[in-house]
Amino acid sequence: MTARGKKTVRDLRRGSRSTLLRRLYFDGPLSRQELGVITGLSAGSISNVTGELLADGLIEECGSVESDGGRPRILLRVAAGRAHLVGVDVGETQVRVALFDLARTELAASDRPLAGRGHDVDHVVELILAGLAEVLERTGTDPAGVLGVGIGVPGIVEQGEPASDGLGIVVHGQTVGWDAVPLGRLLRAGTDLPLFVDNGAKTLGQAEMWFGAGRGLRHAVIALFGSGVGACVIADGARFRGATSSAGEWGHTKVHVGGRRCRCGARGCLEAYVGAEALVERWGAAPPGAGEKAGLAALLAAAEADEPAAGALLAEAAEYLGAAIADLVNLFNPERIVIGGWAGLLLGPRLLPAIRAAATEYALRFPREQTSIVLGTLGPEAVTVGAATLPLSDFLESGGEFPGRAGSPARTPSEVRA
Amino acid sequence: MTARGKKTVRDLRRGSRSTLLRRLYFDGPLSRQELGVITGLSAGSISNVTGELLADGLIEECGSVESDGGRPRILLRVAAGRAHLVGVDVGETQVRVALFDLARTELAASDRPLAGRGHDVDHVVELILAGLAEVLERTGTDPAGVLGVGIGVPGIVEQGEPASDGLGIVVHGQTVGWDAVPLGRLLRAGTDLPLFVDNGAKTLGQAEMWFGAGRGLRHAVIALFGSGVGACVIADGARFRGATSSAGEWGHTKVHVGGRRCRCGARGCLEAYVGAEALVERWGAAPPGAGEKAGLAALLAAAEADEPAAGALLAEAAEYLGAAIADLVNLFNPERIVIGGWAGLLLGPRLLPAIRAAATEYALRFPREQTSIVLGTLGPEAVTVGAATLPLSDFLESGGEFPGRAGSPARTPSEVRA
DNA sequence: CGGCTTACTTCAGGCCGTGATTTAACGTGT
DNA sequence: ACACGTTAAATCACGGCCTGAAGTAAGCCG
Repeated sequence: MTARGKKTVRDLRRGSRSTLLRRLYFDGPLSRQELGVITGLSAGSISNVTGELLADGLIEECGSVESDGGRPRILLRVAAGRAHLVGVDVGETQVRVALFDLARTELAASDRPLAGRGHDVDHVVELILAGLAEVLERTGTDPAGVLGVGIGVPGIVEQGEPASDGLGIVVHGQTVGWDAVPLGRLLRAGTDLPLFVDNGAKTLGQAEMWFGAGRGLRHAVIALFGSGVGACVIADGARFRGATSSAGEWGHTKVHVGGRRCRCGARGCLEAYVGAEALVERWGAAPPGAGEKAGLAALLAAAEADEPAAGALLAEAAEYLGAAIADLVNLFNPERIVIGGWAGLLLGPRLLPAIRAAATEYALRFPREQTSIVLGTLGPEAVTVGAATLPLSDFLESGGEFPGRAGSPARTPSEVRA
Repeated sequence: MTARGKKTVRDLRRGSRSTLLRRLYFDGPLSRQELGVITGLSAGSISNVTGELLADGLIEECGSVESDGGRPRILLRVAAGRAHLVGVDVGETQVRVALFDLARTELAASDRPLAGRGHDVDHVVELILAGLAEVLERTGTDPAGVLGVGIGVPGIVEQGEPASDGLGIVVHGQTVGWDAVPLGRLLRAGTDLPLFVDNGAKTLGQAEMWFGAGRGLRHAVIALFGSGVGACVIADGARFRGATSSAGEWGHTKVHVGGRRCRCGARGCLEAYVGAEALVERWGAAPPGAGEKAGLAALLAAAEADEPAAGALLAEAAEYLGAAIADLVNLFNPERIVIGGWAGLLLGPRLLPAIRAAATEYALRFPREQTSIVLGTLGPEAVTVGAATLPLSDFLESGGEFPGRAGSPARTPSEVRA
């Protein structure tokens, strides 16, 4: 209903560049010929645009395909080293900063423990900036070639005005005591790089979509199952954000109205039944003092050893998960549900059959038939990859435009004269 | 990831036409000047495009705004009579076919009871076609000026190939015994008009979004509460369909895993607790033989008369509805939740405060604060209006192009020569 | 070495939106 | 009455874009 009218004829070129670049990025080396067939652009345009992209150094030729009688096709691919990406994972115990090239090869990484100050905001900001400086320096990377810094954080992220250069980014992280933290503004004081912030679970989902179990799909839900429970919904190839980017809070879906008290304050939330924290607590037989992960591993081991209480608890968890997944199936009608998160990957092999059965039982037949339920293929360390995906997405969308830096408008008056 | 590259420079014009047309349609009469400011298009383009639209008869001048010293602005509006729309509601007891002009004024309508044959498919198809012929004939409407026939049906609608002229439309209507009914193909045998089919609840939601309580919003959920319970999710201004158009099946969300048996076969569905059918049945004190609507009205009257059982039942229903709405808030993060459907409108005035309170209690604080919960403003008779919205949406999207008729390609070779 | 096939490049042609300029249609002040 | 200032709309040169056709490059095969 709002839909700003497309601007000018130049946007067409931007669109073409974007299409070609995305195609080459995701579908590996392709010849100009193939690009033409796939994208529907005329051979002339392909030639034009790829010429531009080659001149910009964004793509490169890489060998050719042998022919049976005609001129061989020259293969093109994205030039991996032309630009770099930074992904940051603000985790439960540490901050991890990683530098990638365009082919998402990790060139350097820096892990910094949260020390005694926990998730104190200033401390976290310091660690991010220090890690960023470290990976750039260690690899001698020119900041001008860095497309941006993607950051996965716990909590709900409000994006603010898209044009405000990240200054409007505000984080509400109940579990770490962040209340309306202006993360964008705080980081902006320490770097000029473009900033992208999203919920860590959502960035993990993004990674799973681009490079994992959701590859190539247009409609999927990544169900993330850890201490808490979350989901990342992909609709028509893009993250479903809702009005204020908080869509996908699946963990607080009700499975028993008026039931178990959840840490969010409400009763009967899914998370209160199947979150790793809740499971370990309900089992009650975990080795004391051990962390959540050790506790859950112990629970699993007990179940594998045919201990009745553990087995029953996991069976119940599978039923709840299956029922809650059925809700996702009914509401979002995805092509696939991917179960990820550390707890999901740990318990998945044992629980998956029961989860599938419960989902079939609780979901409507038609949408259930359209959906497969699978385990994720990426571990929690993929949060950084997913975070790096955020600036990458922008880059591909814009047709390979290098972002302007903070404070400098896209085009200064002097540039016009030059 | 797929994203066919934009085609040609002509698509720009199509986009401009669409923007202007949509703006004029929704925001009433506007001057060229205002259009320029709103859409960002240059005055030159506005002049050009509106000139084209005027020549096509799609818009017309309608008076002018007085000035204080300059040339007065001429107001433009969509020409209501230039094209017509047909909306069809395949209801529980009858088939209603209505003819509208572009300003959605109802020019004629035809109600035909389902008679003894119930929802027998061939019978329904006959009624639709007969009604269609009747309203066209009675008003002397030229079929060439009819943009299409939008049909709201019970059940899940699979859209099939978008380019296949509706032939791929298949309906799965469990409650009326339709199993994979090729409705598009059946209707195509009786009319050449473009066909659009969607779930009736969804078309009602569409109407509420365009002309009712959701007007102007980009993210909303229309919760429809009748014999069953459904929802129509609007994301970024468009219906959220999911992979196979069945998204939004809210009625079978679990509120008590393993709880009450639902007519869908599963246990613990929302619909089994708050659907009108379930409420009347659970109450047990409705006048026997009366319909569902009378039963629910009696239940409400009893509650208003302070009968404890009725009051408690409704209070419980409000809590369940609130909790289930909290799920919608958490998962979709909408700007507004609109409660509609005949049962929703009937009980709404009494239950709304309790529903709001329960939603606040069960939803996460942040997304809940972004959402208002209101009653719908359109009755069930708006299904036809919503259905007529389907071809209208296409029309506006295309920039006011009259759809080609079935079988005739958009442009014949002879046209090229002419 | 000439002929054939296939991939890529070049270029004229038709459109498009912008932005400056021109024309149209008003009030106002003298 | 009439010139003047003001604002809205129309016109037009310009730079750009994609298409489709014609031309060129680069391999096979006989």
